[in-house]
Amino acid sequence: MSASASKVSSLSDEQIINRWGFDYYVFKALSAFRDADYTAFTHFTSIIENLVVRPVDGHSDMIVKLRCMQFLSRINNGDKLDLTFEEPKTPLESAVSVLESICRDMSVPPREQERVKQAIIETLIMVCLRSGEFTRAEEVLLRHFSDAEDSAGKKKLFESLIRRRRSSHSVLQLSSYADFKQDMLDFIERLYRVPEPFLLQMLKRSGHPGVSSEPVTSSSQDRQKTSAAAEHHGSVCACLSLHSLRQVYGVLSERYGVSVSFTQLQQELEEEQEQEESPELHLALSETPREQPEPPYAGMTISRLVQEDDSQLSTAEEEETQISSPHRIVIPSGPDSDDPEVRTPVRRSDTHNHSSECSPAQICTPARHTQKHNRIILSSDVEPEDHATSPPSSRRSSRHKQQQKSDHSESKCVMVEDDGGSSAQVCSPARPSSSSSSPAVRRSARDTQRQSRIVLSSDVEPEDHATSPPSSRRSSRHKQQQKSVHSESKCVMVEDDGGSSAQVCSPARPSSSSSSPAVRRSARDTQRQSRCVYDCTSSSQTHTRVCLESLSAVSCRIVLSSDVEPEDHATSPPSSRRSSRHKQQQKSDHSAGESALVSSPAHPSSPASVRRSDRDTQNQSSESECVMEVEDGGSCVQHSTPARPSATDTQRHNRSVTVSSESEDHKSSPATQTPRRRSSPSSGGAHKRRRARWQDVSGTHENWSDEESLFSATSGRSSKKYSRKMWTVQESEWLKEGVRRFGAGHWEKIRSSFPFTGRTAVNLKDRWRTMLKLRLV
DNA sequence: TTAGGGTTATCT
DNA sequence: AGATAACCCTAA
Repeated sequence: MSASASKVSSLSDEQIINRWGFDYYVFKALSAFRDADYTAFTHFTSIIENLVVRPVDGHSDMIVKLRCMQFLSRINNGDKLDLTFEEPKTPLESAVSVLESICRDMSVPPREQERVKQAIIETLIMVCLRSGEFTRAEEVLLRHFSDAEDSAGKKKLFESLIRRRRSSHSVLQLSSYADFKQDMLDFIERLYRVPEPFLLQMLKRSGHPGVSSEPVTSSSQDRQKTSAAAEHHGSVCACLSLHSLRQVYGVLSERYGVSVSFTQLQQELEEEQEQEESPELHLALSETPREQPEPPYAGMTISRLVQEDDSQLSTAEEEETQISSPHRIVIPSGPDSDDPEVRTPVRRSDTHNHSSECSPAQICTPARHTQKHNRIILSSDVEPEDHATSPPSSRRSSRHKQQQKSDHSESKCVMVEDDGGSSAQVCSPARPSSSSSSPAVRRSARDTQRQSRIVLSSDVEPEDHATSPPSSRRSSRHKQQQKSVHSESKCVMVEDDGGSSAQVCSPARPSSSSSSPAVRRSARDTQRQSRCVYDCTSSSQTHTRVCLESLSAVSCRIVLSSDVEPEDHATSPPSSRRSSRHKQQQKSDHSAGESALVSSPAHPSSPASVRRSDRDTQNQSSESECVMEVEDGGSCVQHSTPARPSATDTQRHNRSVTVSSESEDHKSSPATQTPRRRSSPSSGGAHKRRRARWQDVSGTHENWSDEESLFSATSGRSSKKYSRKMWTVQESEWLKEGVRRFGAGHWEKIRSSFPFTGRTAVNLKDRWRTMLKLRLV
């Protein structure tokens, strides 16, 4: 327990809250997908992508969720052959890879696995046929198509279509890509039912109107009760062991100036209980800190306190804890609850045997930290009446679930659950270290992430795209790019092929004035590092059902960022870096444009274009600091671009950006982070990957490289001997986290503990070696 | 599986 | 051409 406790204690507020956010957005992403609102889905996955770069309290089910998101993102973009999530693969082939990972992790029945895989392959073949990619269709057919008898007929049909170069056939028309998507979603949902996120529960509890989520665990009546009590603050319950509670009490009492000892309080409570049934006891009885200004820490902080307390338990206490049944502490802080109340538990019944290892504590924490009074309720497993807005049964079941979870997960911890029964777990990830992303990293992230970010998203779904040949699309994009290159305007114009366009004035600008060194350095933009992600979307298009042909929805995202360069940076590195920077500066000096005009074609469906043709990207990239991503229907990846304009912009390509045509270029500004970011080049084929990655050399901060983003597709494929797949910031973060948890050398273990795709243990080892070399760790 | 040296692909 | 991140090969 102590181990777990310490893990828990090491969680930062950011990790916990990010976890809540993560759960929430995963939930929302799935809902959006279910509603066929793929634009929203990509937005959510984009948020998730960004979120996981930050320190997050991760535990086992986080990986499952990430896998699901990866899978669905690939499915969502599966009809865009030019997109790639993993180098040589089409999105659907990547989906198969992810499917395999999912099946490994979750023990999916072989039949189901086979069925899903077959569905994906068939769809892929149909997508290839529809777009006239017969060679690729044949390739897929030969390589992946099931030899099972029942699919023999289809195989023949496909072979025939390929042979005859037929891209239209009743079979192809009958199958709808949208249906396929929903089928895949069904598969995911059958496999893993995402529980109602903690944040949503909190909101529900707070009585917020209009909140309804599927898994409604509590009755409306209950909810009303709850809301009345919580008054918009919501409350969370978590399992706490008695000793933990004691510790929390100690902290709180100290803070509030309560002189009554815990033991004393307990006695009072017991007496009180004897006298009346109501298990609630007001701390006020003993002494209440009513008027004391409340520290801004309610909910989360409290939970953290608990965690910390846990961590501090002595062995004896731990034993005690184990023996004693868990108690529940409810700290709803509602305005109404002026005084902290403590309820003594009625003896806890069984609660959890499971929990023995974790000695779970239930804490109800107020949603808001600003609340003034906290009420502490100690209860046995039996839930106190008030608490409970939710019927006992439901609660129990939820708890049960939690227990199950805890059993499965490695978390040792503190569980937070709301009355409604759904629960959020705040656990220290099994992995001890998960919690702590390396300080350095965090720090760096922080530094680098000061940038403000604005996201506008618009999705335009041009119908023609699908039909129009890639080449044409490409050319149009090309033109646009050229435009952008030439224009020095400060606005970024995003336009989709369909003609709709959005202009973005570089926002950043607030900081433009600020003279961060980086900024200064940055080439064209002297502006500072604010980072804006701009998405132009045709607003009206939410909830659009995307059909195969209309999948072309595009979301353009422009990221304007100015990089603040960490100082270490400057100091640190390698001369080479310095020199490169120097060059960049020079370039920047030369560059006149503060902004770039980028027109990105929405071109959704045309993948090829997406792949950023080298030239396009090159030109553009050089121009602005802004990164614009255009994604088809898809997932958006965000790239933070360092302010610095890319030095050699032309040469740099963001591979990841694949999706975004011109925008990518922008991103290219690499820079500072990795000492030299190179994207791969272009030289040869348009398809080579390019990527711009910015990593802080000093290790201070890293940004995502687009291509590797979890959910977004990236660049085109390179046909070379091996494609050089640059490491994304996220992957590097996982690696760091893995090393923290398991230690260097346990590459295979680390690899299997994070959703790496296309990385071998050796790759991890090599990357670690590189990171060490670069002092990124 | 991992460690470590060699090779390749890119970028400057 | 030099530098270097990513990748490959192989011994242990």
